[in-house]
Order: sequence, then C-alpha cells, then structure tokens
Amino acid sequence: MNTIKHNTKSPAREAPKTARGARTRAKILKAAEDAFGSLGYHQAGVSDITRLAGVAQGTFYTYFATKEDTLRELVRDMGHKVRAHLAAAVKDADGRLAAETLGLKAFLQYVADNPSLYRVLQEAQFVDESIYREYYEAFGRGYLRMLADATRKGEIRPGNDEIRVWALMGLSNFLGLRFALWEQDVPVDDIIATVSDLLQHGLALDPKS
Amino acid sequence: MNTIKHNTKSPAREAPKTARGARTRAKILKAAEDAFGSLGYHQAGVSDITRLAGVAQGTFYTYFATKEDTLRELVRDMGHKVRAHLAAAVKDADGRLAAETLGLKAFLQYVADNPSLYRVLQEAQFVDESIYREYYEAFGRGYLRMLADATRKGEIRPGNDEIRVWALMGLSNFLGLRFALWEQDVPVDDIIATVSDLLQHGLALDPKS
Amino acid sequence: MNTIKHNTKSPAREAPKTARGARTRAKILKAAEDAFGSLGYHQAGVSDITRLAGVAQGTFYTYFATKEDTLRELVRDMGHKVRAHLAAAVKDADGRLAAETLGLKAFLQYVADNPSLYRVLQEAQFVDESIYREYYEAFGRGYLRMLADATRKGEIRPGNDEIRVWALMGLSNFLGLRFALWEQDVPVDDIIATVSDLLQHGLALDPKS
Amino acid sequence: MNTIKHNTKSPAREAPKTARGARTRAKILKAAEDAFGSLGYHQAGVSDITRLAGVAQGTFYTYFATKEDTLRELVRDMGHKVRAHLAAAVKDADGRLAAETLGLKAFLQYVADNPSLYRVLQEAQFVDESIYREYYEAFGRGYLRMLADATRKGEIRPGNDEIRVWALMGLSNFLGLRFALWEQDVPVDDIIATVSDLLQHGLALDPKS
DNA sequence: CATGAATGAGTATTCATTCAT
DNA sequence: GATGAATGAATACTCATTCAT
Repeated sequence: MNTIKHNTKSPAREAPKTARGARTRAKILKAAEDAFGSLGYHQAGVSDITRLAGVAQGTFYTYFATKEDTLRELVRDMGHKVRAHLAAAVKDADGRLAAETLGLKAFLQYVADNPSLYRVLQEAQFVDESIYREYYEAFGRGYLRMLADATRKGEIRPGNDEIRVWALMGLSNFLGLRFALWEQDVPVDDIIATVSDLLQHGLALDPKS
Repeated sequence: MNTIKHNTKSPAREAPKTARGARTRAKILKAAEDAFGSLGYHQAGVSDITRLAGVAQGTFYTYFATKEDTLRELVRDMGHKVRAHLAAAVKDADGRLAAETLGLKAFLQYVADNPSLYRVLQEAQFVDESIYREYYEAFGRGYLRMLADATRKGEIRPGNDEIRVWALMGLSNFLGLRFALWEQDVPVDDIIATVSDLLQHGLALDPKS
Repeated sequence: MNTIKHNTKSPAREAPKTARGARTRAKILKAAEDAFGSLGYHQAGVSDITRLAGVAQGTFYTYFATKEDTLRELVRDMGHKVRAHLAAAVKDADGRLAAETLGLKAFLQYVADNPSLYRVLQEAQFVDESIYREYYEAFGRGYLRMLADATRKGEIRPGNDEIRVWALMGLSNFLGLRFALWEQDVPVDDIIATVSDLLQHGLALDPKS
Repeated sequence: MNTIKHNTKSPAREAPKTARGARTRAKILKAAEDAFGSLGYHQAGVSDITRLAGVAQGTFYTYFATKEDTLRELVRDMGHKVRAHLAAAVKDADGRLAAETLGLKAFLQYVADNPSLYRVLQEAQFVDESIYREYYEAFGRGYLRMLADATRKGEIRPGNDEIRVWALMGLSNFLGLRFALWEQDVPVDDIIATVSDLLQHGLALDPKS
C-alpha cells in the first residue's frame, strides 16, 4: 500500500571536505527546513531552498542527491533534537508521572517554538514512510525503556508498555497539533493538569479495583 | 504557515442529472479513493483516476472542478462513514467506558479494513488544512457531547473534556496507525484491555486521592 | 562497450485514435527529422521539434514517450524508405552488376536529396546501437539474397557473400558521405564508372587466374 | 547543415612545463579515451574523466580548454597511431594488392584491440565535423599517394583513384565495424581472402574486356 | 455526456566551466 | 599545479486543466 523507495541510483554525496563546504551544507539544510515548514514539501522547490540559502541551484546538488534526501536528513536531525530536548526537560523529574507531565509541557513548548517540525515530520510520511516510522520507533524505544524502569520501580501499574507507548505518543501528538500548533487558546497548565489527572486516575469516577 | 486555498475559480460542478451521470460520478470517486489510497494524493494523477474508473480524462471534469475537490469530497464521505460506523458500534454500550472500548475496537477494525482512509485523511492535511480540521472538529464535537453526557450521569471524573477529546482522538489515531495499519502483531484484545485499564485507573499504581 | 538501452519504463504511447491525432503525430515526426538532421540529435531539443511542428511541448509526449523513441521510429521509417527507393531503382536492372550500378546511383541521389538520413542514422548509433544494427542488418539481408541469386544465375563469382555485403555497404556509405553529402565535386557518372570498373575487373591490372 | 564550431573563446592551454604536469595531462587524456570509448562522448562527463584520471575536476581545465578540445586531441592522436600502425604493417608488402591485404588485416586487428577508436572517431563527427573530415582526408591523402605509385608502376588499373580511395576506406571501415567490433564470428582470413579476390578480379564471373 | 487531443506552465536534475584557496 | 566548491544555464518530461468533436 505504501510506496517505499530505495533509491539505489543517484549516488549519495560525500561529506564536505572543507569548512566552507560544511557551512554551505548547513545553510542549505536550514533553508530546507524553513521552506518545507512554510510551503510544504511538495510546494517548496529546490529553487526556494537555494534562494533562502543564498546559493546557486547547482550548489544544492553538491551536497544532496535529491530533494527527498534533504527531507530524510532533516527528519533525522529533528528527531535527535526533539529527543535531546525532552530528555533534558525530564532529567530531574521525580518519578515517571512527573516526568510525563514535564515531558508533555516541554513537547508542547517545542512544537509551538518549532512549528516546522510537525509539518515536515508528518509530510515525510508520504514521501518515504520509513523515515517516519524510524522517527517514532526510535522515540518509542526510549519511551519504552522508561516505562519499564518505572514499572520495575513500582511507580506505575504493570501493563503492556508497548501499547501504552503508542497511546501516549498519539496523545501528545494530537494535543500538540491542536493546542500548540493550531490554536493556543487553552493554557498549557490546563492541558498538563488534565493529562496528569488522566494518568493518575484514569477517566473513571470511581475506580473499582 | 499553512497553505490554505480559496478556490474562487473553476465553479463547482452541478450534481449529475441522469442516472448514468450519477453512476459515472460514483465510479470516479471510488477510483480516486483507490488511487489516492495506494499511490498517495500527489503521485496519483487524474489520469490514474480516470484509468481506474474506465472513463476518458475529460470526463473527470464533468463532475469535479479540480483534483483537490475530489479529495475534499472524499474526506467528507469518509468522515460520515467512520462516524456512522462508530456510532453503530457504540450504540448499545453500557456506560461511557464500555463505549470507549467498543469504539476503539470498531475503529481499529475499520482502519484495518479501509487502509485508504488513513492515508487519504492524513495527506489531506497538507493539501487543504481546513478539510482535515473539519474532520477532526466534527469528530470532536460528537465526542465532546458524549463525554459531557457521561459527566452529567456521573460516569466519569469531571475535567476539561475539550482537552480529553483531543487526547483520546490522538491515542486512537496512533494505535490505529501502529497496530492496525503498519503491523497487526498484537491481538486487538490486548490493545483494548490496555486502554481500558488506562482509562479505568490511569497509569499510577497507587492512585492517591 | 556500448550502452544499449531497453527502456521498460515510460510506457509506450498508444496509436492515435482520431485522424487529427494521426496528422499531429506525423507532423511531429517530420519536425523531428528536420531538427535532428540540421541540429543533430543532442543539440535538437524537444522544444525545437515542437516549434517546428507547430504544437505545444506537451503534445510531443502524447505520441512519443521519450525523445529517444522518436529517433528509433525515425530510423525505422528511413530504412523502409531507402530500401523501397533502391528496390524501385534496381527493379528492371539487367543483371547484378547493372543493378549495383543503378543502386549506387540511386543511393547517391537519395543521400544528396535527403541529407538528414545520413546524420540521423549515424548518430542513432550512439543513442541506441540496436537501432543502427537493425538498419544495416535488414539492409544486408536483402542484399545477401540478391547476391545469392546472382551467384546461382552465374552472374558473379562465387564467394563469401556475407562479407561482400558489408564491404559493398561500406563502400556505398563512404562514397555517399564524401561525394554526395560533403562535396558534390565529382560527377556522379565518374563515381558510377569507377565502381563499375572495380566490380567488373577488380583493381588488378592484369588479373591472373 | 552541419554544426561547425569555431571556438574563439577559451584560449588554448599551454603545454605543461613540468614533468609532473606532463604526466597529469597524459593521465587525463588516457582517461578521456576510456570514458569516451565506454560511455560515449555525450554520456561521459568531465567528472567521469577526472575520476578515472584520479585528479580533481578543476585540474582538467589546467590542460584542456574544453571537453571538446580533448576529443579533438584524442582523434588526432588516434589518427597518428592508426596510420603508423598500418604503415608499419604494409612496409614490406610485395605490391599494392598484397599491401591492401596486409593493411586490411592489420586494421581489423587494430579495431579489435582498440575498440574505443571506432566509437570516439565516429562520434567526433557530430561534435565537430572538421575533426572527422581531417582524419579521413589525411588518411585518404596517404592512400592516394600509394595508389598513384602503384598505377605508375603498372600494378593496378588506371582509374579515378580519389574515388577508389573513399570506396576502399568505406569498405574497410564497415568490415571493421561488423567483423571486428560487433561480432568476431568470421575468421579474419576469410575476410582477407574475400577482399583480395574482389580486388584481384572484381565481382564479375567472366570479366569481359 | 463522453471522448481524446491539446495545452503550457512548472521543476528536479545535470554538467561544463570558473573561482577561491 | 592542484583542489574542491560554486555556478547557472539548459532541458526532458509531467500533469492538471481546457477544448473541439
């Protein structure tokens, strides 16, 4: 059903060999982020990217074999950054549930500050599904470890953490979309509080054992 | 940030006036669903659609003003169908939490049976964001009513239901993506049970008041 | 050593279904002949062809999948025409040697009248060798039959006609290049006479048995 | 009809002044021969050449003003080599007809051993016709002298040797293409014998005066 | 209604050549 | 001399849309 591409053709570009080259490559990648973020992957032309980067069109191909490659690289970069950001935010949390709260807050803030992330990531899904899966699977692996730890420590109810991870990622994802990206019409603290309550007690009014 | 289009040009096509016309239109719409679902909106050309439908290219424009229009219509259709399906599945549920469980199960089944839904819907987001928002906002409105009812009946803890709605939609969405669309490697009942537990008791082991 | 391409990709275009279509296709093919003939295959752009044909660029691709395809078709066409022309010229010849003379004369005339032939044909060799081989092998097959006939009738010395065929084609080819295409500085009759003499007596002054 | 170029631009490069320079230049030229021979002039990029030569792209332009220049030089080189090779092969021949035989044999061998020659030479024709004409005209001048000598010595029948030269070059050219380059499915001696017979007696069975 | 042909703007990618170090 | 980066013009091909029967 999905179109997974394995471009064995156009040979990957080598890494820049000079400092100037590295700078140029970075400029292009940044420009691609902006262009994809604001216009979308399909609308954004290579010419938009190079214009934003302030280089000639041909220069693009000194560093990237295809437009698609740029997207791939971008998603990987973004993945690293998001994970690093969240890891830092959660580092000193007191227990898993506190960590969830801090993590969600940091995530909402990150989405609001980096709106390109969402668009680039979601759109990547239709350009090369594997990039997208890779992102969430990497994310999920880390998440899973933390839930397992918390279970071991007796902080959370035992359960199928694999499933929980995807449930929690989906939850954050949509909250970010709706309340950080589309409209910031609800105070972040309300969101945190609501989710915190949900994770503490569930939805049920009177939890029977 | 997003490219919202207001097609003031090409006037909307009128509804078909003959039975043959209605049939042709339906064939095209079905073909579009298949094409968008398997190739993606951008990859799928109008020519793919007409080929699948078994009509000439020109015929397409007798019924749809633009390719984008077809997507819009498709998403609306799908929205109706999903909601109808879920409504039916949940109709006789005993209480809100039971309804959540039944609804999720029905949703997972629906995604597995109609894989095009997911792709078409998610991709629509980057073609015309309003279609996408409309879908989830309509969905959310219904959901919200049900949560409000349940709160009134004392079935669930009072809380910000607007936020909960998006949390729950995101949760279902990702579970569907991961466990119905990508890999069906986990029994549906496990998923149901895990989510049910989460909604009943939250994540915390020892819920303090 | 040679780059032989078997384009299994871009699907071959279907034959035109209307008279208008057939006319347009023919216009494009003629324009391609002119463009390739005067500018060369590589210099001639698709835009040159469509400009000459008086159609839009896109129209080209209604009838030909690639620029290369046009060349292929052109060479086939040309092959048919040349062979038909020569066959007609030689039809009433009195004996093989007379036929050779008439054939060469007709060929030189044809090259002078259709200078595109030579360029298109020779250049095709480097675009897709198989087109080129096909041309000469088809030509050679017909030639071979005629030599075999002549041998049977006792008109020519027995010998390896396969080799002779290629020798004779090469001979005509170069004479056409030098004396019909590049410079017409030698009367055709001189050429005919010289070749006729060569074929009658060879080069040797005093043929020993 | 033909595109003859007069490069008045980019000034010709001077000869290398150091031994290292001479080596680099030679490496590039050899690499160009390989690249043009295997990929063809148009397919082979300057980057292919420099990669094969093991130098940076910029280095190419230290020694050659344009890609076309390289071809020109290559063809000239090849012309010298072929002529030297044939001259050596024919040096001790006993009479013109024996020389023709030896020459053809040496040529067929040369083509089989240096397949690049054919492709580079023929393709040069469409890059700059003058290079190609120069090659055959130089070749033809030498050939003409030898035929004139032979005529004077009474070894061959008097006739228009200018025409004969082109006929003989064409003949060899095609025999080389077909039996040395494409397929080596016929023993060289058969080819030699057939041509020898043709030149001795012509084609006619019963040569009338 | 339906068809198939025609349109032409749009775009990713290539590549010979020049430049800065 | 040599290098690697930068350039930007050039071009085949696509595709949504319109048009003539």
